[in-house]
Order: sequence, then structure tokens, then C-alpha cells
Amino acid sequence: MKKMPLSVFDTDHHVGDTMVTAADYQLEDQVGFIMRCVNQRHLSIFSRLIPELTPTQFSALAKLCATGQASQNELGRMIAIDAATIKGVVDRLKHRGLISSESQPSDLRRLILKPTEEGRQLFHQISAAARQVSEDTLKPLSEKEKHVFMNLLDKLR
Amino acid sequence: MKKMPLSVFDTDHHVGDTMVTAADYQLEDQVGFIMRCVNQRHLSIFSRLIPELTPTQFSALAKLCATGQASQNELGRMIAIDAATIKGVVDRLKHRGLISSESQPSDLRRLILKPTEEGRQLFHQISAAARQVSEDTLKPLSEKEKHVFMNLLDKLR
DNA sequence: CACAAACTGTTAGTACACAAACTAATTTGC
DNA sequence: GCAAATTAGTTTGTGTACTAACAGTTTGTG
Repeated sequence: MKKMPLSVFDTDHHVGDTMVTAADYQLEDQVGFIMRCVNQRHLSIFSRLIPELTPTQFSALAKLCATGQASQNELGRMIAIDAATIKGVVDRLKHRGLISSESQPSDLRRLILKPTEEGRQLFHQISAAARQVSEDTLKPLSEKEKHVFMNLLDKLR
Repeated sequence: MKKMPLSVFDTDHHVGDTMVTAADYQLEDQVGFIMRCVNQRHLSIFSRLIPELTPTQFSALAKLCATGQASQNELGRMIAIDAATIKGVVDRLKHRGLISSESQPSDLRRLILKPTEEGRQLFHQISAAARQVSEDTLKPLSEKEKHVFMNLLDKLR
């Protein structure tokens, strides 16, 4: 289904009393809608290859392993997660013993986060799978298409 | 702070026992990560132009206006939302008087959903803004790039 | 006909994601 | 030097989104 040529988008609208019709808005052609679908597929690939963590949790752990340490808000900013959300993510990672936190003496507002040894080990264990997730997600595209797509996607950031 | 050049990304890793290091995984180059960022931007555009509804609620209403009616699960399937999630979406739309539901006599399991007159009016009112959302989201791309991007995105669905 | 299989809707549980409102600590600007 | 602004973290509330488990209902097949 949905294989009708785009050049034709159904012209059989217009009833007479209103000029706006349902037919001139095609939900399944909208960026947001397709992105949500693509994201669903990506999520399913991710949870299959990396059942231990959610994408968000992995992002946080990966960034923390890369930087060594960061405050909670700082970590959120680095991976584009707002303050209210990062709290829950950090709590869950902390609860599982993958990261540790202690308040910073020079600024008592700050919580310094660091990956634990167990956290680092887990990250190293699954980082190969993480690369595979990206590869699998882009699998429907040719090498050239992948490059073009990533380039355009980056422009929409 | 954190303004150290990326070209240097901490090379002081490597402990000796494993070959996998932190530096060879660049979070911000991964499809999933960038898609989440693009989605954030899209969401902010959407809620600015259409503060009345969330993208999911709008999808449901739009599809229901396009088809006239559908059962709850059916509606979910049409817009790629699972049964548990669509229930909440439908409940909220119903609560706001935008759609109505009645059980289908010929199959007592089914709830037949229809947009109310108010729901149809709202949809028609905001459908122009909805098109604008897509346009604004893709604004960073040229006409040619938009076409290429949508084509590739569709392949990843 | 009977009964297993499939389907519809519901609930509970987990996990983002963001807005708004709040406290506490620090930095700034006059 | 001190009020104002900013920053860090927390809490609450709303809205997706998916999994798993469950109760009715319908249907296909033996």
C-alpha cells in the first residue's frame, strides 16, 4: 500500500462547503511521522543488540566513559538531555552500580559523576554492538546513500 | 570548559588487557543520536505551531478524519502506535471532545471511533500549520536535498 | 459442535522527555 | 558589599512508548 506515485497525490478532494479537505494532508508523507517510524525500527534494533541498556542510558554511560567525569547537568547538556530527564537516567545507572556520584567541595551544588569500574567494563563490552546498531539501522542504504543521508541528517540537527 | 579540541579526544585510554578503547566510539556520529536531536528540534517546531495537540494526538485525529472511522486497535495500526499506547491517546482526545467512541454491535470487542464535529473543525483549522511544521523542519535543506532526504528516510522506515 | 487460536481492549510497570515551580549555592554587576 | 541574575539540582505533572499479562469475544478447524 501507499505505493501510489507521489506526483498524483489524490486530487479527489473538495466537497463544496469547505475549501479545506482531508485529502490534501498526507500524514504518511510528513517528516515527523516517518522519523517516528524510523526511530521505532532503530529502537527495536538497539534493544535486540543491547538489551542491557536503553539508548539514553548508553549515551550517558558512553559520554561519561569518554570524558572521565562530569556533573549531572553538564552530562545532560553534552548528550542533549534536559535536567529533569537526566536525573532519572543517572539514578538508574547509579542504582545499577555503573556510575558513582559525589558532591564537589568547591561548588556544593554540583554532583560529580564518574563511571565505576563495572560501568567501564560494560561500556567496553557493548561498544562493538553499539557500532553494529548504527550499521544495521542504515543497512537499507548503499554506502553512498548512507554518507549522503548522514550528511543531510546532520544539517537538520 | 569542555572546549578542548575534538581532534584530541582523550587518547590516554587503554589499560593493556583489552583492545577496545573509548575513543573509537563517537556518540555524536551515530544515527540514533542525531535522529534524537533532529526529533527534538521537530518537536519544538511542532509545539510552537500547534500548541493544541501533540504530534501523536494530531496523527490520530488526522487519520480518523481521513478515514471517517476506525476501531481503536485499527487506528493504532494505521499510524504505527501499539495497542497500549493508543488507548491513552484516544482517552485524551475523547476527554477533550474531539472524538467519540461506541462499541460495535456486530463485534463486541471493538470500539468504533469517529471524529466529532469539533474534532473535524480543529483538524481543518490546524492542517495548514501541520504542513508548515514539515516545511520548517526541513528548512535547513535545499529543495533538491529535501527530496533526497525524504527519499532516503523512507527507505529506513 | 467444540475448542484452540487469534483478536480487542485494558491494566501495570518501566523509561524517556519536557514544562513549570522550587531550593540552594554561586557569580555578577553596580 | 550586597542585591540580582544565573546555575545546579529536585519535584511534580502530563504525555508518549513499549512489554507483559489478562479477560472477553470471535473465528477457524478438526
